[in-house]
Amino acid sequence: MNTSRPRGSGRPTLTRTDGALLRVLVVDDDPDLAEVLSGALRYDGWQVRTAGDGVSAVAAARELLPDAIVLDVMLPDTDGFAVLRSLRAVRPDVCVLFLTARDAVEDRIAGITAGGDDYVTKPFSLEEVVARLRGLLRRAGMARQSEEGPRLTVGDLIMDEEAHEVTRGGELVELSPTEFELLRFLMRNPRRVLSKAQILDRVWSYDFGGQAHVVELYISYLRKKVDAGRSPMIHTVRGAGYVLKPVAR
Amino acid sequence: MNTSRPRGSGRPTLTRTDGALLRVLVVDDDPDLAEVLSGALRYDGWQVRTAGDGVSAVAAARELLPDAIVLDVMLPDTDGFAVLRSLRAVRPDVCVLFLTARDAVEDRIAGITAGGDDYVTKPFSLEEVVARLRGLLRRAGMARQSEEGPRLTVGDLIMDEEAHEVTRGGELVELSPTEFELLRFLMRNPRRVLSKAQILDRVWSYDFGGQAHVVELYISYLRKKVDAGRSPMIHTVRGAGYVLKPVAR
DNA sequence: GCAACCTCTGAGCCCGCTCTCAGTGACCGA
DNA sequence: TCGGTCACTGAGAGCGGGCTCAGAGGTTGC
Repeated sequence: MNTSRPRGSGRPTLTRTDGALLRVLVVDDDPDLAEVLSGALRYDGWQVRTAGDGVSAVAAARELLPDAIVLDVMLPDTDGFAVLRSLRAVRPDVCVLFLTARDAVEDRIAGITAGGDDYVTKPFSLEEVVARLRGLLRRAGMARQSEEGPRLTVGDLIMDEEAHEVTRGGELVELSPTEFELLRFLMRNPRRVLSKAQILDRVWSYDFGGQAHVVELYISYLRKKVDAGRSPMIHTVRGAGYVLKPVAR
Repeated sequence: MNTSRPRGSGRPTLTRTDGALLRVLVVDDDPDLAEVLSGALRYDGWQVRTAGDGVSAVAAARELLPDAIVLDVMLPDTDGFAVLRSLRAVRPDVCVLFLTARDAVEDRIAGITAGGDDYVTKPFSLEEVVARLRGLLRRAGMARQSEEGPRLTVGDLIMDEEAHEVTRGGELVELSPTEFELLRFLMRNPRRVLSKAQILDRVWSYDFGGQAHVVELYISYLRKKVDAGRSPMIHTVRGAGYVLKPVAR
């Protein structure tokens, strides 16, 4: 009970329709990456388990009966597709999110995703993985979310995650991909100071070697588009980070 | 004074959901620093244990099964991340607070805050370490706090630690980082006289060489912002220190 | 193959924050 | 009443965090 409770604060709860935690199996042969991924997912409210190769993945799946799988296409023993076939035998309706190199066999991926599954290309940002996974579950009708639909709302700022559309006070705000991800992360954590390191870890790819300076830059972009000529919602907390807040009444 | 007594007067209680004391493992190869840290944490209501290197850290963790770990990234035998992997094997959901040098290779910090873990850079203030650790536990839903949420309240003075927001009588009070930390320390110890030395030890970094005079200065800043034109809550006890009290009715 | 866009780096500027110094006021014991 | 200590506050120097601009390099789409 104590340790399994996902988190205290005001995040939307992520549970199965039967009330239990959603279970995900992370399959990747890079232990560092698997660790970071599972950390992010655990923090996002999932019950996580990891496997480093195809054989142990199938074994783990039999035991865990996961609702979703994050699956690296390149595995040391078999390829991800063979693993998937075995997994589907265990649990036909499982959602799968593939991890793949940028220019790897697009055609096979395309065939797979036609079935409702999804993929992200390496290097990815954790925010992207988590969002995609949530999207999969939502579309499969497996998750019961406290707020229905793919809508994020903070004050008069509204983000439609599926349509990739953001409006403030009804007016459309056009964002670049990175700006969008950054805003999504902020909107998922309203009224909470997020450090530049946190933002960097979640919004930028895990292999990004750059400095925290980029975060300042993109915050400045966002301000121009989101706060332009309006009461600001994005606030700087000197020495700590940034907060997104609805305008005080 | 007595470091073994978890806490004195009106502090919010800090216990596990099963009612036991929260357990923390402090891992640092500097015995002085480890001692100071464990003293501060014990005083804050934790059951503390220390280790000086990676091997004994893992051994201690197996025995103690800590709820949280304060972990120096630079260890004599291995680096903190390898230790973390072993520790996670013992207890996957443990909260970790990393200690790191200011500009020591930001790259190896990459990814750690993504899982909900956090870090502070040396030199840090004890108040910061304790606050971050509490934040970690709170977010992980592990701590049962007497008052729910990240709110600190003394009279009509309210501090939202997550949003870094302070209000008095509903009015927003804007504070600099140091002012914020000082006020947090006062608010954690209401109705209790705190000496300048105590304040210096808790709120300023452990390597701060300055005089107790800064405390007076910052108390004066706080008064201007918190007590401005209102009945004072910050009182001087001549020869002893300062107290924060709700205004007497 | 070109244009438009996006992402990130580097440099420079500004301003808030921190702390030192110094001067004044408050309190206390003799 | 007086001297001494303790506390408060104003002024200002120095520093560093944060913002913005300009531009290079890469990618996408036509």
